[in-house]
Amino acid sequence: MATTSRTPAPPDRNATAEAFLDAAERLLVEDGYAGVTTRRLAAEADANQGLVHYYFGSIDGLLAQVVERFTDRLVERQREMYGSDVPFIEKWRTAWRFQREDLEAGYSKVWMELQALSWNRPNLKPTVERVNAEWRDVLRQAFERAAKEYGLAPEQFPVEALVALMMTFGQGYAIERLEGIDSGHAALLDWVDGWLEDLESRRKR
Amino acid sequence: MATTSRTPAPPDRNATAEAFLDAAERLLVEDGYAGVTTRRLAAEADANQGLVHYYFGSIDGLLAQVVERFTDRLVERQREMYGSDVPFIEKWRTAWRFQREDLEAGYSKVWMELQALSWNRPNLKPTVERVNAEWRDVLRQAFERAAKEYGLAPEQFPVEALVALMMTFGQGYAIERLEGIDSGHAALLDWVDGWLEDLESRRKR
DNA sequence: CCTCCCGTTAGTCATCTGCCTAAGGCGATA
DNA sequence: TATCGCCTTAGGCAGATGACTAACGGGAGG
Repeated sequence: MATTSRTPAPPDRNATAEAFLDAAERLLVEDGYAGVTTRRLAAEADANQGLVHYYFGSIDGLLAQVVERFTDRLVERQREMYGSDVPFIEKWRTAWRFQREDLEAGYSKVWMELQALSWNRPNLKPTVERVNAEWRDVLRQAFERAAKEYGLAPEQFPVEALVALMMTFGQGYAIERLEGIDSGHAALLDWVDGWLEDLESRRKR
Repeated sequence: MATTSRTPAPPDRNATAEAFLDAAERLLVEDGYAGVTTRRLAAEADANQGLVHYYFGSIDGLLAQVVERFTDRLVERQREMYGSDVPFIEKWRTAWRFQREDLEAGYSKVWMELQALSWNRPNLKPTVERVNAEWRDVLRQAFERAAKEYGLAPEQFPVEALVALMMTFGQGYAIERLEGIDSGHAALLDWVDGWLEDLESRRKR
């Protein structure tokens, strides 16, 4: 009972606890959330399985912290990138460089697994919703700034709709790539890039 | 329930096997793929758990058949709908009616769970890829037809890119809705609908 | 009528699962 | 040196899981 009261704050800089969270991410990449068990976690983190209970109370508690840590990092990077003071086209390209890097590094897999997990764990849903809202907000601000930058009227550039399009497209893109599918992706991104380039050159004139 | 087919028809050797596949889909909706176990399947199908081995060899074998049956139905409906001889705008609206119905009926959940499963089951990947390719093909044909219908040049209507956009957007939309998110969806769909309506009225003139 | 055989049943098996705990160690402090 | 409290360990528990099988029953065909 007393040993389980570890839930609130993240164990400050505890190397072992961090090792468990890292191990969980690795297992998510390699085997999906169904492969995250106490014993496999312990093996992967090179620690004792009893520590899952000691640090996180339960597997679910551990996964909840994985979600928190992962999404915090994700949103922070996103916010910093889109908030920077460079032309929109540059942000756009950086965003897609991130996407590709994340796919290669397995981060996209982690994030998709965590989302899939949240479909069946109501306690994780609020965090996923929060991340979506924050991400959307960052995007909305960037798009509004871009609209000004390029002098686009709301009619030809309905920000709310385009943010929704961008959000859903990003998710769908990650899924398809995870499934080994990339048909048309290059064509689509090139098309958008050309469109942005056009706007950018017009802006400079 | 044990006395299922009271009909004078033959025992229909598939009835029990079908019941297992149905049960699996229900479990996917309610608890995700991690909740599909032999015992829960048996309870849900009101049958004996030994039959999983008898009919499908293993849980994986059963899930593989769930994927096959489900995707066959999905693609068949999609093909029929987009192949019909009505204005594109009507197909578009029907497609989104399907989306909403599927979300409500849980079919979207089933499909997303099966995809999430495929991320970690290499044997299921080919089927998912095949479905994606077939779906994309249906869409491509419909879009090409729409381009002719509305007299759009390839430059302002790059089919390959738009098919990719449509595919990924569809996936992302389903995910967000599954996670209880729908910000901007209506605005986006209304925007597209207005655009199509414009094209449609111009076509009639 | 009898026989055969498919579908079904109950039950077993080894293994794995999450959760929990008593006991030990180890470093910092007094 | 002795004490204290945080980490860590090995181990155990009850329950669940996937795979499998011997045995049965009832309908179809002889």
